[in-house]
Amino acid sequence: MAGAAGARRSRSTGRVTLADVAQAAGVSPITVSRALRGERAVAPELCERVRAAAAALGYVPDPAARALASSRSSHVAVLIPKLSNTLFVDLLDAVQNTLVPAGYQTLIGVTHYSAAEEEAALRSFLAHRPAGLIVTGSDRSAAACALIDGSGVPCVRVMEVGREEGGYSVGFSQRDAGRAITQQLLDSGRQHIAYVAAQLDPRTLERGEGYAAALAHAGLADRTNQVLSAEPSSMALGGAMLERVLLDAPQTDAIFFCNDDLAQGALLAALRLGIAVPGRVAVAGFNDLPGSDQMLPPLTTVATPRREIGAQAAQMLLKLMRGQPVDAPHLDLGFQVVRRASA
Amino acid sequence: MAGAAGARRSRSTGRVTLADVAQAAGVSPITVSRALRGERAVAPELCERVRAAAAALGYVPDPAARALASSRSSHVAVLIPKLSNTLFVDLLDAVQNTLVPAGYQTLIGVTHYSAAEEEAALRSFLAHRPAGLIVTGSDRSAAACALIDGSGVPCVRVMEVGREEGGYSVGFSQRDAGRAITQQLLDSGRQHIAYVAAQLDPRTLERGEGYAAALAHAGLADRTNQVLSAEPSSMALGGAMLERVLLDAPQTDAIFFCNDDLAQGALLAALRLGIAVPGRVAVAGFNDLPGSDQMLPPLTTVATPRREIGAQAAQMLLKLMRGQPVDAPHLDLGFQVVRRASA
DNA sequence: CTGAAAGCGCTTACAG
DNA sequence: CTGAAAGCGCTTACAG
Repeated sequence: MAGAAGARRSRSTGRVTLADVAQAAGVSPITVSRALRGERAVAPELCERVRAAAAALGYVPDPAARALASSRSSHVAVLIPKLSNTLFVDLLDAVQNTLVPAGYQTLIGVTHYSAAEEEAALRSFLAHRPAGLIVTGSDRSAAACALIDGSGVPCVRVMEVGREEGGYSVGFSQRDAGRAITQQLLDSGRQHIAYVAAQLDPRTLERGEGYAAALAHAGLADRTNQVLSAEPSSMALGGAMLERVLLDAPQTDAIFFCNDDLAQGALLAALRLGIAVPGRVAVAGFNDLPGSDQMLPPLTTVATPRREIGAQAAQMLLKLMRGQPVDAPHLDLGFQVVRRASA
Repeated sequence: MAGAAGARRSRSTGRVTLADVAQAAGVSPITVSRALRGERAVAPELCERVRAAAAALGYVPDPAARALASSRSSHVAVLIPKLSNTLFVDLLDAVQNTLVPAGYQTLIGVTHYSAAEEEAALRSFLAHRPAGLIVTGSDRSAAACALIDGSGVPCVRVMEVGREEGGYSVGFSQRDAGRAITQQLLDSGRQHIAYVAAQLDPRTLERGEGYAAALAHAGLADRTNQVLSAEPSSMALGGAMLERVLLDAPQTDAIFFCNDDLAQGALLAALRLGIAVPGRVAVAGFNDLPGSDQMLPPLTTVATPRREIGAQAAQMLLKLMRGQPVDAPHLDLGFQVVRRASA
């Protein structure tokens, strides 16, 4: 006797449901579901009626209900090592730009370069039944790999090209890139080239291998000088490492830094200390980050296609999630040596 | 006759469910649900048994089922203008760091400083029934506000303190900060101070108001010189704007840039052009971004508490989502003028 | 090409 | 403090 009808036991959320659209269009809910998803053939005329009704009512499918019924959400989990590196933020941005218009939502997991954190993130994300997965690099614990494989969730690895590991990957050869920039230094007449790296992830190490290979190829294997620091990368650290290298190995006439932030810091430190670049020492970086072209002198570096990697990986994942064939499971997007005045 | 039992009509996903835990613990599913969520009183002994069973079975609650049943997901949508600004990435990182351990997932929406994009993002996110919302700034379309209010989803605004707008906010006074750094310039004896800004969002404009107020207070209202560009902020633009200002208004002896990237670019351009800083012109920035302390000379700027803003906003949202009282709905976290050698 | 039934895995709203 | 029933809003698996 409380008033209008339907006021008992109602858990209704007030939202427009599939059933509402079905009623308005004069068809069954399943038909609405199929028409709206474009799944299976629905008579064109019905299709039209359903779309019109959905639009008129302002129907928005409930992702939770859809996920529960289909046991697959509209989420794509993206695992990156850090948010403080422009590289990964650019990658993420590009991924989002192609996934969001396709109706997917991105879930970000930051792993801090830790295998344990990656595993934990994977475990938690997989519980959300993501439709897809994008992970950084090819190096991960066996447990993490098992988690991914066992889940059956399509996964694309980014930044490196991992043909050997199977699966799907989009990136470029870190080794070749390291080799190319070192070769550039050699070509400009440098003989005592050091490789300075921080935040020793596998990609950093691979660039070091490329560096060593270039020296070996030039018959300078005995002059290899890799200065590695496990500290996080920063401009301040770059400056400090420049000083250290020139102190420990004064004959050094060129330094290849594993990342532009280190190189930018080194350039600024050189300016402060009155060390001529490239006169006394040539400086090269990696990634072509914002600001590298503004340095004094402008920084010679390797431009990496992180945005395109993100876009292509997302595109590949889209195909996998839709069950469409992927013609090339491993995409090598290359890199570009950008010669500026610092080397 | 196909073999083992239970092979018909099964849509089972193989995952461990609440029912499995209930059976193992010898209680009803609702009791498990309550014990695990800590909702309502459950006998301590039962609670323990349930926890043990859940752990033994490796039970992970299904977020989709939970969202559908409770009409509230474990997602928090965060709307920021851009991913290319370190400021917002730091904010995001801090938000994630406090929300993820609390069991929430962050959904990122990038609005590109566009009211229309913000509205669209809001519409799409709200369909996901987020548990909470974090949005940047207090300026948004009436439609966007209506969307937020109408949804009933708890929302915290960040970066500015918006007591007037009601609701909840965490940030600092952009106006006061602009005023403080300008005062710093005045105190060091500068008389012809320009304010140079790009990417004219409301906060940038507020800083400009603070700048104007400081000049007015010093009796220099007639020397106000605001040079505004709607272009996106960048180091290169900062260099170009420095040149333009010194050309158009040669008497200028100090420039307050609305963001450190512009200021850093200006500093580098000054070095390139042989313009003495602070001798010929003092330079100040805003935000204290990475690299500002490495510049030549190091950049005087305003350190903004973006990480703490993110953390506190997340904390506040956590309370709102749990229905707990929030003692201070508007948190002013302040800022700090960092005096270095450029001004 | 269309539909009636059942179910996805939880929580709400009532009882006791 | 505990539970049996119903329901959240979709899609799957069968039929026709």
